[in-house]
Amino acid sequence: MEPLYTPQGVEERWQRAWEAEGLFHADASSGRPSYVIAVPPPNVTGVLHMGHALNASIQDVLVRWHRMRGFNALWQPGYDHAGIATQAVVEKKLRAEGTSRLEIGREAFLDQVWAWLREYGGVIMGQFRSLGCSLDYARERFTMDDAYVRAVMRFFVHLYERGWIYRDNRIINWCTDCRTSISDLEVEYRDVDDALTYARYPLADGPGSVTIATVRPATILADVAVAVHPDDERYASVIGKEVVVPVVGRRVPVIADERVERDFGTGALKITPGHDPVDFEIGRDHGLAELTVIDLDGHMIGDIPAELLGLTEDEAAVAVVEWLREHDQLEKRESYRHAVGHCERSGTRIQPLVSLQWWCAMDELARPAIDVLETGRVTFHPSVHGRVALDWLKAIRPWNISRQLWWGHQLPIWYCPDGHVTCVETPPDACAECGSREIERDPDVLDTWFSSALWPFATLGWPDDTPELRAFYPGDVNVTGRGIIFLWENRMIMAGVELMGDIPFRDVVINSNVLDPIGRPMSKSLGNGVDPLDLIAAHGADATRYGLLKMSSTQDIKFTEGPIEEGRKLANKLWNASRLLLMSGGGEVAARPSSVEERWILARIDAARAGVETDLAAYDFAHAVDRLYHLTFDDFCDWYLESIKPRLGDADVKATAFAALERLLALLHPVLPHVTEEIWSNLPARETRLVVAPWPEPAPEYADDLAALDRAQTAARIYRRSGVRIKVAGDSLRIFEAVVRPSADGQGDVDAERARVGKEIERSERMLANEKFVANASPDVVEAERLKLAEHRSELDALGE
RNA sequence: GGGCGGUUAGCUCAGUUGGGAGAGCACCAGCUCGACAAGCUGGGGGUCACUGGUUCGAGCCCAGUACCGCCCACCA
Repeated sequence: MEPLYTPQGVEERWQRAWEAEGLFHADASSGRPSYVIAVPPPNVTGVLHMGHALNASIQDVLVRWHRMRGFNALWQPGYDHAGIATQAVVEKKLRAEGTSRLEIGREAFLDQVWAWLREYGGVIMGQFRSLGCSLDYARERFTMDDAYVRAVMRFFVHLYERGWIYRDNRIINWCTDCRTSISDLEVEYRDVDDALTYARYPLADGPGSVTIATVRPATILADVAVAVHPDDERYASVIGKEVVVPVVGRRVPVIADERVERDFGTGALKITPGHDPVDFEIGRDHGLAELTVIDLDGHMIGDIPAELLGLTEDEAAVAVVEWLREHDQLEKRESYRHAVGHCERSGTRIQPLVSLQWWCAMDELARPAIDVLETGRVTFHPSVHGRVALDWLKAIRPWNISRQLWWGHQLPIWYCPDGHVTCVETPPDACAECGSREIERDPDVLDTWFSSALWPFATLGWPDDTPELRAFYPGDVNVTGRGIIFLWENRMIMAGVELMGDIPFRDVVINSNVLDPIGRPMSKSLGNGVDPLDLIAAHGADATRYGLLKMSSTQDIKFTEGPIEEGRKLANKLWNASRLLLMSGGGEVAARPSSVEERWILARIDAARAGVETDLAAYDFAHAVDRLYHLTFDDFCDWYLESIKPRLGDADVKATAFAALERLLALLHPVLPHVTEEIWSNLPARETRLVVAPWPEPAPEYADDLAALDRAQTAARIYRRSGVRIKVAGDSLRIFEAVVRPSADGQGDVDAERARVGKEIERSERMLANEKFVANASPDVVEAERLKLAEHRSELDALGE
């Protein structure tokens, strides 16, 4: 054993051994109680980033801990096909090759995607291995596996048959860059500086006009009404009359609707159901037409002046404003900053369009999920996220589930020439209604999150009744970032309760976002990302795990390398403490404490065990690892090992030391799996692996009188600070001399020490002399103060009068 | 517009029901003794964002202010 612990090599060796020996494998027929976590499936095209590393470290600690506690622990691995992201990657490659998906066609394109994935996809599982993750790698699943596709089809048909999935022309979020609709959750709002254009719409009959304000003048061409608030006296006289839409000259009604804000702009709102979500709602309620003047590419179309056809929206806006100016209908333009929806993936400004899409009504699915959260059957940690999840469920809206993409789960919907719809799991021969064989499948695919909702049970074989499903559902915990609570957590709960009749997990742990050292999100474009693989190469996987857990919090975390270096130091310290014991030869491993410091360390380890259990049960990883750090450094190394050094030749003392080390290694293993396994393998008479060794049982028998060590510690503190030796005897003296190794000479500064203790006594006396304190403070607080005073007085006594 | 979180040492952060301000890193000094390319020990360093309030006592509770951040949202 070298003095410096070098994780490189050691870690890979154990990663290979654990997996080769099948120690991560959960057997569906074991009969033991299960503990199940399904990994948030990373994008099949993705590579490990700090968020994954933190997320995985948390899950691995939980899984390893439960495995040691005797649970049949399954950490389910796998990948998500990530529809838009993956399709975009392959399309980019095609462009570079001078072709496009439209040119090569759907079938060839999908072949290309699969080929691309075979070559470049699916690298994260290897990176998880490098972090020491104990996933059951043999059970890897992919959302595009045949079996998983079958599950998705079953889910769709199930919802269709319940009448919750329907097709409708509604306003959607169209991304002109991704060329697909996206769900409301994939729209992010950004502040944009726009111009607010005030345009006069003349009354159709007689003099007068109504002025509206708009940020999108081009959509004037699709106006079908002007709306005002029913109680707005300024406009009372024009309600029911008609105005003339500029440029196109269409006569449209002035309607009254309470959704119009009197205080904004002029208080009159142009209504464009074809290109605005609010207007769409108002239009539906008033039975208005839904005109479209902007196509899927963002170009002007429809029943508009010929010179505008084919222009971009911005070009058309310029032309419309110019027309208004020429006709003296432009009242003013002013700058205006407001929030505008953008595609989360491409950053493109969302184009609201009316489009024929597939939708899923969510009310019936949400109802039981709301109950699950309200009754606490599923609990979020920290709990604030549960309240937010609940609020979202209570205000849930229909979900646009169809995407105009090729990569994904194609809808199990077939149309016949008569317009009948057939919805079945496997491709039919004929229309279910009229028997026509000229059926065509809907070209759209499903939102990626539609399949993700099934992850906790589709990975276990659902819809088949498999041994895995019976052994491992429901699962226990799900760990993820707060960004996908609505996209994923809520939908897994809804799908689990609907299809399985039970919740997919009891606890949802929301881990921090990892930011750069000055608090910005890590991103490729900023170039401020830290690569976890670099950290692993530099400090080891154990240190990286430790550091991430130490940083973890209920807040976002600003990444610093310090905690990872702390982890490296801990691994090195443990390594060297073990060297001290191992260098003096083998022997027995048996707890036979015969002295106070031996009972003390066993009691301290047991207290730490209890503390770590409490911390981990509360998903408080930072405190758990902090506790382990101080147990190792302060208690085990600085006090215990130092105190037994003079007696290391004693076989019982060493056997006890090995027993204590063994327990310490077990406690540390979930956090530092490699170094602990390595040391464990060097302990005398090893037959098993630490990864599957039992978690230490409570050891209350050692928590006896430990006062001798307390006295030795007090004596050491005083001696180290002032050079003064206070009177101690027996065990306390022996421990004091072993740990402190005082020099024989020197009397130290007794006066200074006495003055210091004197101040403490004065403070206690003053507090206890305060009648209000004694009268109002709780009795135990007063009693504690009296004890402190007594201790200080005896300390003063030990210093000699 | 609504909601949530944060502000504590030079840095990154802990501070459980109110009862002497803590850790790691960084800095300074001493030690080196049977493991520790280091380790151990000691030390300096804080107006706990600000203002009021409650209390014998407030980093913690209450009211408000400022700044930072996040989520949600149909004022065009």
